[in-house]
Amino acid sequence: MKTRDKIIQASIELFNKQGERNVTTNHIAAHLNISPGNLYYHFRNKEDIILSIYEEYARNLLLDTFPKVSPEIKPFDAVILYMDAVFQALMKFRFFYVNLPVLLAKNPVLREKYVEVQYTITERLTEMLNALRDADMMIFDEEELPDIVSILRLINTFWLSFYQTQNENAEINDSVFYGGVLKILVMIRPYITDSAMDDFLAARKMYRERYNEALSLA
Amino acid sequence: MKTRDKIIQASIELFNKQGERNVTTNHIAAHLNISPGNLYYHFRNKEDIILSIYEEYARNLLLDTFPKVSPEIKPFDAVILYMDAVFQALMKFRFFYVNLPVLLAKNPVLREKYVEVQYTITERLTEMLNALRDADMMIFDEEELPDIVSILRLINTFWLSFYQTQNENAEINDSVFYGGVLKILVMIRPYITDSAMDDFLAARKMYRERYNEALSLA
DNA sequence: AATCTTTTTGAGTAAATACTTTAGAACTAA
DNA sequence: TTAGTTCTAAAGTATTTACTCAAAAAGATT
Repeated sequence: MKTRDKIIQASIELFNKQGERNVTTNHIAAHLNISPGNLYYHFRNKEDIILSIYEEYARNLLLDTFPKVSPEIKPFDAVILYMDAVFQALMKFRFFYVNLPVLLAKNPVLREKYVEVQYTITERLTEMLNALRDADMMIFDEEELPDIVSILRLINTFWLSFYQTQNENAEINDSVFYGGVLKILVMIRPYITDSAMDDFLAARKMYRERYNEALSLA
Repeated sequence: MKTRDKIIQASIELFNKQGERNVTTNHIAAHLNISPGNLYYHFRNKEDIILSIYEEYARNLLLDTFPKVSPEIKPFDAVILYMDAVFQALMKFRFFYVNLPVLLAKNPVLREKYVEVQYTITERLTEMLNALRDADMMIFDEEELPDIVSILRLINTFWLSFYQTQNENAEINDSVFYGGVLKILVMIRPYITDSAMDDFLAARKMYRERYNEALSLA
């Protein structure tokens, strides 16, 4: 692996474990047994590392794995895939989401890229819910849709932060992931039509089982 | 005003304006034209200041203004009062909520007090929703209630953070507050019974008007 | 082998930061 | 008035932190 990539991987690891604030460029270099000068040969500064992490990894994870609405994919599966993509990014780059407002305030370029991704997510999520409505699986007022999408994004974005405020040094494992998915399901349940309710309850049952399983393994 | 109080007030102001991370004890002292030594006479360190802000101000704002369920207060008004208390605290101590996971991770005593307050809020909010259900104004599965309460707290806690990630250097005014209230109303609408829907829609209408008014003033 | 380019080292620095210490001023109560 | 207590100033210091730079090592090209 190239030094540049090693720096990025080590940074993600250390940031997640110790918090971005507590990890200095010198720490990262020491962790990799390279010199600070070497690190600064590859990155202009610490912000540049964070920006690169988002730009080269998180951004792509979010956008590429996002399911497109298409005839081949059933609407409900699309939602499942969506949750997978979002929560996966959330777990892998948790240092980022746990400190989101501070990091974005400090780095306008990062904010710009973040807002751009969020805009795309909003669009795709809206398409997705509209597809579910067209398939008579969900029902909601047209005027409510933007707010529902907003709340779903809010839950996604801050689920891990919320979890961490409640649970002291709790290990981050799959149960946290499934716990987040279950919250999303609670949120959308009232909008599920009778005809789709069986499908919905089956999906919820599956995630509850996975949640309990992950809990017992931890 | 005593020096100790001046330090607390100035800290709240500077933390909110510039972010806790960017405000040092020396900055606070300089802002007040006192010496660093003076500041350290009143507080052991910066964490001690943050802890005192939460303990002496935010905590009490949250707990004291929280409406108790009582025969004199109509259930729906209780929810309105609840939202007022929570969002008011959110605005006044926004530096705290915008950086919540990091601050709590760094300071276990703070976390303990925070979790304690959250526990009380969960209890009161549960009482409140139960009262609304008993008054036939809301309907929900008993098993769903804890999750609904959780999501409401999540929206409350991170509404401002979410807002800030979306809107660059946007001024924090009343429209942000009302925007948060409206999100809460979207969240609970599906659980409102037919008999209470008129009351609910009237409340929503009022908050929408206030929201638009605050927006046009900004 | 010689030359050029890329990568890496490691010692080093300037600035920032959290915090200390000593001494004296101001207030308080007998 | 005096003795005790509380408060404040001023001048620090030890550490951390982000970042630099000259020179050497490693790699590529001809």
